[in-house]
Amino acid sequence: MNEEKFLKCIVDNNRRRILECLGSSEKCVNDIIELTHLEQSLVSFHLKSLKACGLVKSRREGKKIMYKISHQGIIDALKFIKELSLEIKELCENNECN
Amino acid sequence: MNEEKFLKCIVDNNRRRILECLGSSEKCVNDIIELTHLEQSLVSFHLKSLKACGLVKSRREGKKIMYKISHQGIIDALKFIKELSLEIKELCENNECN
DNA sequence: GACACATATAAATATCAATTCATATGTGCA
DNA sequence: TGCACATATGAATTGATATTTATATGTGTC
Repeated sequence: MNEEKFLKCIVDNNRRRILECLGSSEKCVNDIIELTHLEQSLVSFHLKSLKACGLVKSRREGKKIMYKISHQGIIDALKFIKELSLEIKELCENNECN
Repeated sequence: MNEEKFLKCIVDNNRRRILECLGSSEKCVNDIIELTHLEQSLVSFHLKSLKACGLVKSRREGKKIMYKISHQGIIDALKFIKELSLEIKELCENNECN
């Protein structure tokens, strides 16, 4: 049940926001907090679970801890899913989903 | 928040199993019950949510109701995700996820 | 119309995960 | 060593969703 772990990780809205933040470049926790406007402890919590699933990597740099995406495929997957769900939405709007 | 609806739908193990059943061909509820060994009411419940998200279509055929995937992309997405999570797993096993 | 089959729905319960709030840990610097 | 900054952790609460059990609805056939 590997995909399940992955899906459980990306199903959360805030975790996807964090991944998208990290999509462009490596960032420290504080950067993510400012970009997302989420509670510090909540960001930490989600980063921990993203890391446990292998979706992000981290390294210390002085006082800060830097996070980045572990695999470009993750960003691709999010894009794929975004496009697909748009297509499905259109299907439904044209009543082709009955 | 469209992708969220989609992801919430496919994050569930049993719903993914149902989608995979339907991947090869259209099936009636009873077929799905037999293939998945899930409770009848549970299958109905999940089919309803899959349909609400536009992931499956249905039509009546006599006493039976036939279900099928609404969009080939759904199967592709599941495949994509399966492969990606394998790759990520390997990353972690090689300790490239720190 | 009564019955059997196929599926859906509703209510109750169980399970699980996100959020909040308070506190702890680790690091660099005066 | 003591302080400030950066991040992590733990406990409590809340909220959402899956599952079970029982019952209802719809359809064809005799």
